[in-house]
Amino acid sequence: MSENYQPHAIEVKWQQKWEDSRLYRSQVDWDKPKHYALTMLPYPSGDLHIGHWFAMTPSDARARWMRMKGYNVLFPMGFDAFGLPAEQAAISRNIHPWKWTYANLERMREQMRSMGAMFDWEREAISCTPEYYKWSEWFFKRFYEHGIAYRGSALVNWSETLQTVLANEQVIDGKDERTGQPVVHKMMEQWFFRITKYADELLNFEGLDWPEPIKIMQTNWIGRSEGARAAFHTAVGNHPIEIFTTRPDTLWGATFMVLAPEHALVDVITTPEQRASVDEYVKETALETEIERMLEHREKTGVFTGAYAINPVNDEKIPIWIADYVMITYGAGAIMAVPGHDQRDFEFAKAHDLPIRVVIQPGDMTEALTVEAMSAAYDGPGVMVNSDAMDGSLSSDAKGRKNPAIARVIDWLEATGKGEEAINYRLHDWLISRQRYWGGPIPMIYDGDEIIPVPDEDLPVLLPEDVDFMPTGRSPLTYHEPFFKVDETRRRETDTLDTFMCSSWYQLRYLSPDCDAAPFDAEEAAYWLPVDVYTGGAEHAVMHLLYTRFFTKVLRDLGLYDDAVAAMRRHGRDPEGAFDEPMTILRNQGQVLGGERQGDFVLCSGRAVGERMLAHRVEVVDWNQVPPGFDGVFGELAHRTEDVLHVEMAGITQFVKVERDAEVIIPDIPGKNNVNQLRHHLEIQRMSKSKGNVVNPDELVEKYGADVVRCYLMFNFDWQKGGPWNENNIKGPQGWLHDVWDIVVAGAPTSPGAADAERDIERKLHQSIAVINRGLEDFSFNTAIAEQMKFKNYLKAALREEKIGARCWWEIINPTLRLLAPFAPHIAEELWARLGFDYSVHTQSWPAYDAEKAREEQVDLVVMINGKPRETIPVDVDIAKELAVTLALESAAAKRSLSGEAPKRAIFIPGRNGTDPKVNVVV
RNA sequence: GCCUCCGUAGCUCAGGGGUAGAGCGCUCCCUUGGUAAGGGCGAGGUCAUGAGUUCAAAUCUCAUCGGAGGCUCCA
Repeated sequence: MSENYQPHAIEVKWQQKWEDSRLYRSQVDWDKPKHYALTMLPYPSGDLHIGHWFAMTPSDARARWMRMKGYNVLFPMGFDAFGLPAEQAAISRNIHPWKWTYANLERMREQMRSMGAMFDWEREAISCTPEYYKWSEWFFKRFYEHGIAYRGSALVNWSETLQTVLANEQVIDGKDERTGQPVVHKMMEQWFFRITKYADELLNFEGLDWPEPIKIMQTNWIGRSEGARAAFHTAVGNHPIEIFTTRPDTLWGATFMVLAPEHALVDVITTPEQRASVDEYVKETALETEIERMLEHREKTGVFTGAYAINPVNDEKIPIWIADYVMITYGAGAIMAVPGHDQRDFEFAKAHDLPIRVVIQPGDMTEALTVEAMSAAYDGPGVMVNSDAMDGSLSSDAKGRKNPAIARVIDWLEATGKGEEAINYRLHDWLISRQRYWGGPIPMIYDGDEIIPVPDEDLPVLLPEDVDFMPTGRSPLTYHEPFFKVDETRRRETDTLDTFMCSSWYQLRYLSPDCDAAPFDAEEAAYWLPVDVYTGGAEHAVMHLLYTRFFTKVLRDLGLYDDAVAAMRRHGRDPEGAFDEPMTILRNQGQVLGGERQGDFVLCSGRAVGERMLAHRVEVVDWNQVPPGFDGVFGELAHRTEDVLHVEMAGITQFVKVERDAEVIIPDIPGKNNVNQLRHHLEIQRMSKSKGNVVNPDELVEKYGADVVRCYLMFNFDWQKGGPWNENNIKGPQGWLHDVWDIVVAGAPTSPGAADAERDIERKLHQSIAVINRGLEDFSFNTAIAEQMKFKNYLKAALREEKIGARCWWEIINPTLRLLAPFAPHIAEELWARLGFDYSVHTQSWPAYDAEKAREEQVDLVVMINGKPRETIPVDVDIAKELAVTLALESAAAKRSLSGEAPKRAIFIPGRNGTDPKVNVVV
């Protein structure tokens, strides 16, 4: 017998050989079609985890498949290496961010090599290197010159924990998305990117093959709404209050106004009598977190300012209130309240006894809407009433100008100068400055009030290395005088760039990571762009994925792709649309979750103290092995908090407090045990160190080999969904690869083979090729591998029955290894070499699907009686309708049910793509 | 509350108007000189529930129940 499959021996060998022979070097070749496959670059946090493997290895398999199909494939990798964790490591462990980052990065790069992926490491880009961030700075300057980057004052999110401002996209439910700590609103002067200028274009996903949820999330985030803007003047003094409304047709129903408590005019317009209560309310809301404020079904609180506004459409004097249900961050931070037709305003009016007026009368109701009878605001269609000249206008369900009443009112507002059509976005400009050290410097200098960009020839502004990390929480740059002090009057910007800016263009840097004349080489860009397939997590939907689209569009409008466009033309390719979007196809992988784990079955002895037991002895035993007469607490350890055990038996939880010096016996763990070593029940949930359900890929590779781990990850999950880890299932892919190994190293059989079996295995091979192709195309890696297993099973059975001859064996094994190559690159390469084929299997062509060879010849004609299958008759694959019906009617089943009568109908269903032909006899 | 996706074998998932499928797991048998293994045989499903359309529904339609994700005082 031949030797066994020993993954480690071959994997390291081939990884070295691939590297030495530069097998994965990708270079521009205008004679070949290109394919730019990209997976989101990792942050160098320390160790590669199973999620990285899950994200990267299936993408690698697909990239390899594309390469074998004849594409010139670019599949680069790099690191998103700026960010707070490095700085926190510096503060807490006194390691410089450079050192911490580089150590992690080198470690992760080594771990990534063990994947056997086809990354072209010669194109690696690392965002924290001066060679990289020079161009992040350079882009910032170009943006500044064209008014895309600007310094402005705005209410921003300040994180006390992180001591920096954050972009809106990084704040979820009022909390920082990374640490989950609350943020506060602060008025600050910061650097912004004018992403709102691109809001409408970003809403257009034409030509993008992206997951629907991502498009929806971006659309929601941008939050476009059409309506009108109008100014309400105060009755006393001249303080116009800007409002935005999507319902200008209800302007005549405005019976009061509401300002957000943070609104700048609150202080100005409040009357002395109301001053105390207004101040009190403003103070209260300032203390509320965003979360509290956004709770549903909250009581509508608010206070009167004492001031009045004049409704511009009917000169009515209406009171101005402040209330926390109006958000300073949305629209103008002030609203006209129309309680008759807006539920929130209705609730507020009811709570504070404010007048309600009907200005839209539902047309189809027999009884007219009256304020007295209303129990809720009416927001349906109808006819405008109580609205002077606009009365009678039809207000439909439609939004914006599509609604005739709204269109008419907008026209009237514009004609009379009382207001204008307006579009409001939820999206705000992108706040890109951070009060942190470990980020790309912003290349700006302040001279008094004047802002002076650093000249291009002085880029990059280097991050100083000799900085002190003081526990003040402040960026070391703010007290590093050599850095910020340019001269006596000029001071350098000490804020740094949001790391999302660096990752907004990394797909361009891969094109030419060593280029020092430009951020990217035009010729390379012309050939490779855009990214054809982008894979990564869905959590970046409104951050990275929105930012990078914005970035691409800005670069295009600034003419930064002009050279690339010219190069495309030179090479006879159409540049139309090539630089509008960064990534054509986007797919999100799901998440590998921690598997479910049974808790230890424990026997606790001790004495009862009130409701719970105070235990002096806890023993772990085999499941349900309770000694007769045991009178303590026993059951599964469901949960543990410190030394309190939650022991569950038959759905009842009992609490056991374990004494400090109690005896803990865990048979599987030798030596003296303690309460912390008890294993509690684990639900299926995200992997995290604190939950103790993390899977270490290095250990898996050590145990099973990289190929098995790759295949397990592709096979055991629906890639786009993810799911719970179950190491037991790794035996499937392991057995498969072992079998393939055995089949190949056993060599060609000596038996002569049987023609029909050989024809059959050839047919099965081609049927499998079709399924595998579809699986890879659709990112259904699991079905592609299941199909390969299935084919292996057929082949194995045929070989065992000695029905395959030597010639057929060679004809089958060769494509089998090529089909295997993208999934398990090492074993495929090893077996390929052992059979004496030319290096490398990865540069071979992908087996072509031959429909003729895949075609079945004999099939079963299914005879159905009233839709129920009753009998099968073997027939030719392309049996004609007449013959099929005749055969069916002559079948025993048909004769039995017809018993001499004529059938009502006989319906012939020809077999197509693999299904058998059928005849349904209706009796 | 709204939007999107999803309920198929014990598990993970394919399929999808026309005979209910794969891998793993499981039962039983064989092997014990491939051995933290190998081989063989087999069992397992009212395709979430209810109604409708159809000669025929797991598949299409509607409703209900259950799950996952996203949005949510958006003026």
